[in-house]
Amino acid sequence: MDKAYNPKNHEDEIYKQWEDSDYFNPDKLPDADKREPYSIMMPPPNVTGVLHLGHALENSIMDIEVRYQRMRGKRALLIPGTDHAAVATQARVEKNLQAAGMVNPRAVLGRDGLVEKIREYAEESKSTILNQIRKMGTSADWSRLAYTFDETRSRAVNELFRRMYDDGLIYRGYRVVNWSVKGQSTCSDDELVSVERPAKLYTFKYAADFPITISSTRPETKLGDTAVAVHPQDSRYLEYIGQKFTVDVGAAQPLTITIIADAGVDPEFGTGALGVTPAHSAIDFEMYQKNLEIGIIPVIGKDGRMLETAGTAYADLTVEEAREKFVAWLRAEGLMIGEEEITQNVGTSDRFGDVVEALPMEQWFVAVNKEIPGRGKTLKQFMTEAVTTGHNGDPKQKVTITPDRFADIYAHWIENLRDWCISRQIWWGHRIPVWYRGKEMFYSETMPEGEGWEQDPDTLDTWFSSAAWTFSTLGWPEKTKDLADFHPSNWMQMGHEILFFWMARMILMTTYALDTIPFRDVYIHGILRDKNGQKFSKSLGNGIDPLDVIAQYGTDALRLSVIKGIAPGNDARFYEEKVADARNFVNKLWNVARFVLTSQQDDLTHLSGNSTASIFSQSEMSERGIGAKESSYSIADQWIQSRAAWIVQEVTQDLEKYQFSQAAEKIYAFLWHDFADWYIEITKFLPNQPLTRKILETILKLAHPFIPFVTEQIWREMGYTELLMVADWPQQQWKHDETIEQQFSAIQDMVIQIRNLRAQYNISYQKTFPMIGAAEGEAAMIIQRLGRVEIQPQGEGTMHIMNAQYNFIVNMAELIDVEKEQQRLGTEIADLEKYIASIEKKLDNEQFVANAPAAVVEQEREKLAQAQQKLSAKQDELRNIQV
RNA sequence: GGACGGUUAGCUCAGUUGGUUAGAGCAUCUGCUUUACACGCAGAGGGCCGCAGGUUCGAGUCCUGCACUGUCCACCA
Repeated sequence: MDKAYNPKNHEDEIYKQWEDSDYFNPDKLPDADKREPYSIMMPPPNVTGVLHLGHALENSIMDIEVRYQRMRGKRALLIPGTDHAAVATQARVEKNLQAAGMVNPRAVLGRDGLVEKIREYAEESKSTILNQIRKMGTSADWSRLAYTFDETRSRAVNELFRRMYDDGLIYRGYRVVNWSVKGQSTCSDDELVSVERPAKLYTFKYAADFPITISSTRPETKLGDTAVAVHPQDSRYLEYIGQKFTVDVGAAQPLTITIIADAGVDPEFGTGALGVTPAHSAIDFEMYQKNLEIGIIPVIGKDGRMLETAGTAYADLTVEEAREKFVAWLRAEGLMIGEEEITQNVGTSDRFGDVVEALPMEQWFVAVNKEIPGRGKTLKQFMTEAVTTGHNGDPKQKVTITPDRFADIYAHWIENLRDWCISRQIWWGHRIPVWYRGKEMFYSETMPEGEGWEQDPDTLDTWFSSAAWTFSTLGWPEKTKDLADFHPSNWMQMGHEILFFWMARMILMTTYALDTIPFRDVYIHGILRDKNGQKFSKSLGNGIDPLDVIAQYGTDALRLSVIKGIAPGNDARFYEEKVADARNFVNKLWNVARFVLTSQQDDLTHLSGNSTASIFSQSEMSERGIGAKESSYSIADQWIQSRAAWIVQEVTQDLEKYQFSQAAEKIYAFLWHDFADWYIEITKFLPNQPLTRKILETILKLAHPFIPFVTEQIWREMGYTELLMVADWPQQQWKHDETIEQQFSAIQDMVIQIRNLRAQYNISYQKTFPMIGAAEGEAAMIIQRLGRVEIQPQGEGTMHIMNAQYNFIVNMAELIDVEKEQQRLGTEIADLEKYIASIEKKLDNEQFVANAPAAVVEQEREKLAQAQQKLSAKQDELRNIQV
């Protein structure tokens, strides 16, 4: 074995061995039929490039869980996969093409051409990502690899669409949606990122004779107003409700403004009256739906420019130009009443970055508030039930969220959920399986019979396919064996930022299509930030490539570093020192193993034999009546057994509760501070310990899910031919014994006392234990002196130790050559006194003080103070010796 | 505006139903060529657990208020 563990020499080879063993496939595990199924579906990374540290965290957590379950004897399945990530991928590729000089890729390449380009990019990205997942040591079943856009998954998507369409849950509707001008596509509500920006709030009237004043930050949209809404109890406006006014603001047609009442209007805000623009505001559109007679006039087009309806003066202007012009007109006409600088939140497109425009258009929606035929409930109810009472009120069908506070956040979000807009005007994704011919509309995955059919040009929201992930990966809609065995899945993990995007949609889709929950437990992890607490992002340039970290520190170190020091749901920071610490731990484990494996044949008895004899004679020991009893285990053995028993229990419990960080820290402390620092050191002087190998094996098993490579390698070095990966999780073969631990703790205290004594009297190791030279030898001495004590439950053993402690320290004191020390200190003190006297004499000399430079005098004073301090320290030391 | 976090050693963070003297890693300081490991060994220093109240025999932990900070949500035109 090498002196230091070098991950590069082992990782690739070990991963290959795991893959070759086929054990990643749960069906190939030993006695697979007898095992209880356990499944995790990997959150599929987007095929938009390469993996980042967040993925490293997810992979680590996921793999810890699946490796643990596999060792627990489960038929453990981790399905790997990737996500075609519709908008994100298309946006990325278009950006790349534009950077390469293609101004408008959609126009140049056409639909098929662009889709092909994106497909090429996605395939390349996919293979990069899958390799990275392998590099992370992820024990995923590659034979079940899935992709949201592959054939099986596409079939699932189409089937879901068909069923929901037939059930009337998917409908086509004319609505105001979020439109990204830059991306030329809709965005769902939760794909918006709200950005705060300064704006001007204009207060004005449509016309001089119009009775009500309104306010807006978007005056140009007022060219499409059809109503003014006021609160139904607002006395200022009561008389106008129901009246119609005709105003000419320069639009193509004079506007007919109806005064309507709406309880949603806040009478306290602004003028208490709201200009209603049904076509360019989601709220206004809702008012319009309640008062269809007011009409709707779109004035902004998909290109972000004003339409003809806005009037000849405004048509074709950008909204900004139109606003300027309209504001100028209002001022000129004397209609402008006030202008106020405010800050407002605007929604921007997550993927394209531009401020979205509210536009009315035909889109596809999933109705969340509509009763599902034959089920008596709405999708929203299903989504709520799954995390509260359990699906259909069955507590066994309940999704448990760790940490549980996210359940409340989720429930709150569901309450405010509106119909889900699922159509996108981009080309990369599952195309909507609906065909049109004139006014005919027909559901079909392939072109229907007959002439003149055209498929809907839109594609589906990428989350539509992600929503089916837990069962599409298992072959649904076919009734596969996998589906029967592995669904609902046991566990899912995700970052809190996609709780709504993804978890909510998975619950929606699974409860609807399979009448069951998608997973039993959800573990929410925080996001990794950089050393300064900032998010990792491309624009900040603070990204860290996991592969670089692996190259430098090894995969095990990376895995350990991302999960140590984190708590479920909380963000954590990632920095190099953490990885270095983890690497050190891996190396420590390696060296402990190296010692255990190489020292077995070594005979160290001569060391302990001689040194013991020099201090304690056999007769002396029996004289004091200590250590007469024989046991096959020393107290050190009994102690390490007890510690091991405790650690097995604790780590198991922590893993059951998804306390990964705590489990890792306990293993860390046990290996390093119990096993290596004490037990191993003691065995150097009390050899023939039968336990070292067994304890090491236990540690390897406990640590394997966290640091799979180094543990597997050591396992091989130990001579095992079967893989550690499929070894049994440690059984409880020892007993946790509080009494033993207290007694051993007393020994540890004793050793520390002796160390302190030694430091105080300045005694070297050589002086105390010429044959040993290691502090832990002292502990070995004590243990040996006690003999192999039979520990009494009443604590008799403790008594022995206390006796021994007393006697031992007395013996220590006897070892000190007091006279010699006194002599040495005596001369030192005498010298110091002389030195002090000479300085004092100098300072007493008036001529010196008067004539010498001030700095020199000060220097002398300092010297004197230092010497006096030193003297008093030496005197104290001498006094202590005499005691 | 609403909701939810965070505030514990110089730094980064643990601390599971309230319970001995509040922990870890890193950093700092001291001493070690000690044949498993300097990616190491042995020690040391460093904490009004954000502030103010309350409940309790007992509070880092529970309750109330406040401050600072972060995240998410929201149709104040």
